[in-house]
Amino acid sequence: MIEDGRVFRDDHLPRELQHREGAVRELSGALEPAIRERPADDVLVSGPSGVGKTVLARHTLQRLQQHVGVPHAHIRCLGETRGSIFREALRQHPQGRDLPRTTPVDDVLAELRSVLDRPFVVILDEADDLPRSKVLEDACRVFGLSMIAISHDQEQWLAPISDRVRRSIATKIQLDRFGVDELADILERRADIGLRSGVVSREQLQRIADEVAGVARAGIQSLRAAAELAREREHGEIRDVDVDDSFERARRRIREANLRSLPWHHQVLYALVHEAGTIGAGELHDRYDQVSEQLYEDSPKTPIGKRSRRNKLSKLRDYGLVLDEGKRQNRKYRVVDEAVKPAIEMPRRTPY
DNA sequence: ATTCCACGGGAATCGGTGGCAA
DNA sequence: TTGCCACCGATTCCCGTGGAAT
Repeated sequence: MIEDGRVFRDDHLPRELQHREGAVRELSGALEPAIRERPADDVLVSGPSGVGKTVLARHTLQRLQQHVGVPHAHIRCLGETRGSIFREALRQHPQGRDLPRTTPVDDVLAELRSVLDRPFVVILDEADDLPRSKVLEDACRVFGLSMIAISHDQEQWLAPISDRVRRSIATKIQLDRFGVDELADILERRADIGLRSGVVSREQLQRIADEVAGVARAGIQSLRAAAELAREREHGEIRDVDVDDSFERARRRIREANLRSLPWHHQVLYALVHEAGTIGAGELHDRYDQVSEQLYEDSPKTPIGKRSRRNKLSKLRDYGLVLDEGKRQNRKYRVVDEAVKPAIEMPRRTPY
């Protein structure tokens, strides 16, 4: 059924970006100085999750690369700090190297300056909660370094940034969800390459595109899930029932990957919320205190305080794993999908 | 009206580690 | 090698805010 699984991977780069021609042109224009050894413009790419912001940046850089090599780095900023971002940029630079995390940030910037003999483009992916005013100001101090920042909300992202730095972001590109026909075109292309021919109909692709509301990542994962389900069920081709069941599997897979990427404390809190079903903040803290001693005893980590737990919980929310409803004392936490199992096992509740 | 308390921003503090001088 | 310092990043501490409970 699946002949080439690569086209369903999140990091797959299609040779041509369908229905994004305008955005590719605009971004190319902003980066174009780099092929003439001039610093490129800074760019902000915004839009909802899964509509191809990262793919746009990588694809455009790759196209530019065909003319003349433009060194670039790709950094996922979620949870990163000012220092870690510039160290990572340096690490990914062709002449760069690893610096220890105790290196003063100013030294990292100095090293970047000394290494950059030509333009260097850094994709700041998932840059929503980046310490952005600092990072951008630092970046402005490195001649030849330019940024493609990727965020969900353009206005919100720009809000805390000083006018001076804001002016350096000359290009702002807004991507929106694809139309149903547009996304169906994209899925059709993936099916042509990735699936045995004729196993999925245009109507089914439209159905997927519609169900995921034009979010390409979700559509592509659903198509893949539908193909897997068809194979498991020994259907010769994808049937409508496989499509029906594909969405849940695709969503769950994205969430499971998110959960796995988080560190230990987050796993503990997720497990607690998962165990409870729905739980108020006070009760959650009590339960944490109950289980923490046992849970952390053969871990090098120590239990964290309430304030840190709140930070972890809001990260779980950002990752689409936990919902918080209600305000203040009325707040209730619950997991988005019960079927996404926690990675760690809870000690049994102590009997009363 | 008053008290309670979770939230979340920001400052202070702590622990770990590389670099350096002795 | 050892001891100290500078620094980062993680966590805690502090506190203003505002909705809920009394």
